[in-house]
Amino acid sequence: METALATDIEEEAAAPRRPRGRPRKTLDERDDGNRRQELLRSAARLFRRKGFHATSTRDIAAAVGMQSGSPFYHFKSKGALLYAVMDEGMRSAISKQADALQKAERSTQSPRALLAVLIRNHFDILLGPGSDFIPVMLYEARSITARQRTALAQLQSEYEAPWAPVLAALHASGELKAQVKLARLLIFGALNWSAQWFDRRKGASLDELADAALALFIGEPGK
Amino acid sequence: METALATDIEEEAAAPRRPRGRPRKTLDERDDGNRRQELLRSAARLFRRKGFHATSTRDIAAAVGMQSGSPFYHFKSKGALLYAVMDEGMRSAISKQADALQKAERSTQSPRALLAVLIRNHFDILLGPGSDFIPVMLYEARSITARQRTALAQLQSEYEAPWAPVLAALHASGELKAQVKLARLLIFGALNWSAQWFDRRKGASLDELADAALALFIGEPGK
DNA sequence: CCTACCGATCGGTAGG
DNA sequence: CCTACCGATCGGTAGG
Repeated sequence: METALATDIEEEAAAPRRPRGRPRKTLDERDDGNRRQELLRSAARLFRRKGFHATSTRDIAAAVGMQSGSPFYHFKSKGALLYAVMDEGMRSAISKQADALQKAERSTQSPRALLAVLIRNHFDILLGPGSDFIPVMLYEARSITARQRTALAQLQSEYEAPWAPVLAALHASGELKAQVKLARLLIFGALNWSAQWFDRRKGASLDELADAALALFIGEPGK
Repeated sequence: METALATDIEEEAAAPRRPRGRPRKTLDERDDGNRRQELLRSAARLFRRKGFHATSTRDIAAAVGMQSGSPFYHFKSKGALLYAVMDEGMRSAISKQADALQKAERSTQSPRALLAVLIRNHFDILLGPGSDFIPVMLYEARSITARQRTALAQLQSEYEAPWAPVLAALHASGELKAQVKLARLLIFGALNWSAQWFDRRKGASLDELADAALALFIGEPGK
């Protein structure tokens, strides 16, 4: 056993091992947070593009310039990394949706206008720049454990909560023809599926998409 | 080019090796067709449940009572098996849709009624008994080659073709409010997503689902 | 976080 | 189709 490797470089005993390039600030919770975020982002991108099982932890490590074993310093398993992507995606989505709603509610209470905001925001979360987290959550559900799925379902309920009263109001007013429960499922399907075909570089914009969806579900404003 | 392959049937020199349990009828194209179909069905089921990469060829072999190497007697690779599932799924879907349309068109030409038929049939293909092929095609697109994707896109166009005139007519009559192109994408999304949440054993029936979808997209009949 | 690893699994094949 | 395989890859870990 060769221990010690010569207290290298800068001072003292319990110094951080190998401070190679990046500085280490405060280690909240147990790790940097910087590198961890990079891993999350790269993992989300790769999981989305190639799928969870088709992505190796080596791929992810390479994407952030680490060695093959290093991701396991930040996450105890590949599955934990996947779950972290989904969890962060949902929390971010919930937060963004709350912001959008709060802002909108200052100027209107119209269910139609609120649905427009919810839909537009949903497309943004799903298709906007840097948004791989939610698609991964949507399309890799098979790859997490039942326990994790249950935990995520909680967050999903939280995300969907604001939709219910809006859809109920639109149904009551006759603008939404289908029954609320199935309408919600079908609407989310229409929106979520866009992650499969939408291309940011061509075709419709997110605004146009949101307009089309609104028109499809509840027709024209004046009507 | 080896044509002919030994006038088949049982008897003679080039007799089938090891006729263990099942009889071998005529070998059209190069193999049994019986066992091949079983492999396809089991593969579809497993690919759908666990995903392509999470399913091993050993899993598939075991599901039909074969040894681990035997699937490769019927398919030259795991990828070829996946593609065969998708291809068969699409051809079957196209055929079923044509039947449904032909039957419906004998009694009506109403775009609304035709859309109802298309939607109802789509749910059947997607969620009906024994329908794992189309979900696999929808959710494993990342796992096939670009060339295969192109070939499948051809079949998908063929499947979608009958929808276009129906949606165009509904748009012209004002029943469908969104522009046709985006409406088609959003509608397929709403339908296809149901493969993620629909449970044959509880909740709505396929008929109720189809009714709800129709109501969502183009409102009530009388309207 | 890097350096070496290891055990397990997997797709695929030769040869009958 | 079965029997034996093989090479490659992969998730993960010890130890510093």
